[in-house]
Amino acid sequence: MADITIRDIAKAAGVSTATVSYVINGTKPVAPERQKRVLDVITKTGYLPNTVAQSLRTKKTNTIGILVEDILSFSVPPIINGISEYIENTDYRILLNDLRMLNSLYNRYDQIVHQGEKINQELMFLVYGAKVDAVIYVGMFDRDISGVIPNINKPVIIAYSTSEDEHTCFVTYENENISAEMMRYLINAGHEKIAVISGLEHTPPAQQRLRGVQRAFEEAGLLLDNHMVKNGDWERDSGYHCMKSLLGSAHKPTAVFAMNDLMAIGAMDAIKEAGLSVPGDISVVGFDNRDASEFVSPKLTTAEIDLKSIGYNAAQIAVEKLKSKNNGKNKIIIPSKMVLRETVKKQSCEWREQS
Amino acid sequence: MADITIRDIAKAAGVSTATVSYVINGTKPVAPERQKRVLDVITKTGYLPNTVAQSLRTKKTNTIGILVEDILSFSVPPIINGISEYIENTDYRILLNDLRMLNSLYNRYDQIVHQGEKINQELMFLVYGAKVDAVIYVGMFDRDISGVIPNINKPVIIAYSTSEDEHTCFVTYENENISAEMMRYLINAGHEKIAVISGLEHTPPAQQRLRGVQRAFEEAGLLLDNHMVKNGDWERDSGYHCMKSLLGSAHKPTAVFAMNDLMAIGAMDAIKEAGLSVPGDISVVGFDNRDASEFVSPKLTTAEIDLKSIGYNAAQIAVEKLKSKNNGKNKIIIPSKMVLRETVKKQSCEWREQS
DNA sequence: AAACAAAATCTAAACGTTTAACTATGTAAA
DNA sequence: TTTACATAGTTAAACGTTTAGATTTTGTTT
Repeated sequence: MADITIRDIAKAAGVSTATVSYVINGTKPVAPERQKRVLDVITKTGYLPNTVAQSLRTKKTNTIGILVEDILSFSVPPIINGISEYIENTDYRILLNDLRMLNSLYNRYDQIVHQGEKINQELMFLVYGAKVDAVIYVGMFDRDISGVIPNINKPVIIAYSTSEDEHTCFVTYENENISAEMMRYLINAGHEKIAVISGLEHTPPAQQRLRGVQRAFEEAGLLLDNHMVKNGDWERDSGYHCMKSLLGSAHKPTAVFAMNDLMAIGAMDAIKEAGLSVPGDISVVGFDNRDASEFVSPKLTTAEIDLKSIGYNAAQIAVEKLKSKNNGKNKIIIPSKMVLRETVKKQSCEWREQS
Repeated sequence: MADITIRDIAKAAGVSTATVSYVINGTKPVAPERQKRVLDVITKTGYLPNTVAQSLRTKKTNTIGILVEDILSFSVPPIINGISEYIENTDYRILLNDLRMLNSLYNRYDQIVHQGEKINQELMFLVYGAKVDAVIYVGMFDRDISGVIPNINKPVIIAYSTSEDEHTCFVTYENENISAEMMRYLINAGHEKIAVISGLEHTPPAQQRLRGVQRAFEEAGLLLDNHMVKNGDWERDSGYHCMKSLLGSAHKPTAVFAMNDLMAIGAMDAIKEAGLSVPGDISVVGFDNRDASEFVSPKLTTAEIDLKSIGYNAAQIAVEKLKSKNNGKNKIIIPSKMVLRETVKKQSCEWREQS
């Protein structure tokens, strides 16, 4: 079953190898009886064309390289899942290359930005060494990685991260609108003293999310007091400390928007530690909808990034580009959505509204 | 950079293609000056050998296929991470194929056992279609999948799952000893009325873990009362219901061993709902050390499977087999270890021991 | 200097496909 | 009847390597 070649099939069917090839690929018409004869031999012998030889001849590997920064990052497996789902119905395969960056990082976000050399090198390897037709680069943070992608003559799609380079394609997710939406949700629930626990403030998602917050505040005619914005570093601990400092300040918030679930959970730790209740005394919302948000108690209200769609779309663009059905500059931003759970309470101030 | 061939290098260096090949692969001695000349041209031009052509000629793809049941399963990414880590220092690549089984399953464990046909088909595709040199099959449950792996003439290593077929290699993890160890830990903490919330009782891990529990009980001269063993189905809900039924029974346990973290967390839900405290009134231990166990409150004491090692070892075996440095039947069982957190309390019965 | 052996290098076939260019066959138009 | 022209099929060259086996070069021994 393994070592049958097209010549064996041709001989057994009494035709030339070209005819067999035409039958297999449907590239040229073949008389029905001969077609059947060839097909019969193929099924009888279980022949499968040698893809390596095909690739050599056609200069196409039918393989898409996926370069992931770290498969252990929570956002990466769902993205790969989305890619797989799209790819499954094509004749492409996936070559996976894991940079395993988490292993080599202390402060995860800040250092990762400077890993350009390694990324560049692995990408060149994928394209010119492993001979993939296209590359999907799966970042682990939402950030601009334009400086890091080498200029190659094959499609490169960035997933999750973004690129400010005009010609680079990416598929990322929405931050600003969803943040505004969450704020509106808190405001509509009667909250006015809302605090924000930000991620590292110089990072794109932190900036975009803050912009969303500000927009919602403006729309509601509220003012976002600077004392109500604390800067964390995306980790649980920082959420805890930011919240502690908020609790110790002059005007305590009645609601907190932490820019990711980890910090939100840290904030909940601090609130509980202070003997207060979530959401009884303070409402909390996070961002990411990580598994943890369902296991923490009470369950965390948060925002969900449609990671699977990011992967699916990236794969689709890659394949379309390979089939020349798409030569635009694709810059896709997948909408995020709220997932309502148990950490937000309606602020009981109806008497005010009725007055 | 992309389309330079070995012939171009040969011409530029004034040697034959054979000599260039010998220099690149070190397969035959080449005079130092010529060697340098060739190397210079290669670095100057950035030439990279065409791996497709190499594969066609040598009949080796230097690619290991990974067939995963579902990349979304919590155990899979760390296994891939381990595989990557080993592979990184070899000249092999990874072709990933995700069966995405979770998507198509209602009751996850029971149905997955019957997915044999799809597995078989994808494996054949990987080996004979995609032309990989070896396959690592990454299961999502610890179970015997021997019936499902077709007989092919290339190395197949099973990771996480196992095989009862004598000739199949696998790398899995330890259940029985670690379960006994956890029991001993509870017993040493003074617990005697210990309940067990089992996973689906006909599954290998449930059976092995129960055996460990029984062993520890016997060693301690205790008897495991049948009423103290409840059968769950690995999901959170079932842990909750099992615990409720335990709490409503005649002799309430002072400690519970849930056979995975999800059920342990469900049990904690029930305990808290009953107005009791963990671990104040009832101690709880889980299994898997999933992320959730750090986010639940109090943090869950549990057992950790060394998933990364499973992947690492599987990759190592695969590569060794490809280099003919290993032709044994590898059946590796990676030890698991306890991770102590906050859900177990020493039972205050010192007065009894002192009496 | 000749004869031989060893080492270095080269030539060309092979790996298994695809496909351009050619040939053979049948059909319609002149 | 010839000519033109689709249509179906074949031949053989490529794709870019590796590697036997042939050949040349170098070194050693007489």
